[in-house]
Amino acid sequence: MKYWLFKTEPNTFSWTDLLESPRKTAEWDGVRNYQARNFMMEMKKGDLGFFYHSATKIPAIMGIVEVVKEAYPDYTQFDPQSKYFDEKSTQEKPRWFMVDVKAKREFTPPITRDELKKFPQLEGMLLLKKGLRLSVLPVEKKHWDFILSLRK
DNA sequence: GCCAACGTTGGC
DNA sequence: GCCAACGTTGGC
Repeated sequence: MKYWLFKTEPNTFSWTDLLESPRKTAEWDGVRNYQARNFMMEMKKGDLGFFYHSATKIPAIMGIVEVVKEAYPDYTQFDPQSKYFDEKSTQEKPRWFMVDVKAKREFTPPITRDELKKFPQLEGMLLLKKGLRLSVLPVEKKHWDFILSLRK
């Protein structure tokens, strides 16, 4: 089992939006970066991930999600009306994939980026690296466990 | 709102 | 296949 981090701008899709979705489950559509896509293709049902708010006043990990459906073609790439439309992608050879995630647990309060930065245990964590723009990231088990220990 | 860091594009 | 130019991300 692996651990991940799903990054989203709350303006676009927030933790609350996820909780209000049917069965607290959402399609992680719109990823248009090859590295992030490849990570999603590695995901297995039952893998867990942090749900992270970026590009907002208080960037923070809001909670934990579970991968409930493994990678399948992101249909927004075929929809000319969608802003995620990709004219170079075909049904036969889809270029972009997505997974489904379900809310499992909420952190109260959320674990802010400022809080995370205080801990030497989290040095080297991808999320905290400057300039890292991937919307889907792997999280090392040691970092995962440490962060969980912050909210028993 | 600024700007550093990064991925992508396209000319050659 | 290199790399400059460009657009975007995202912390601050």
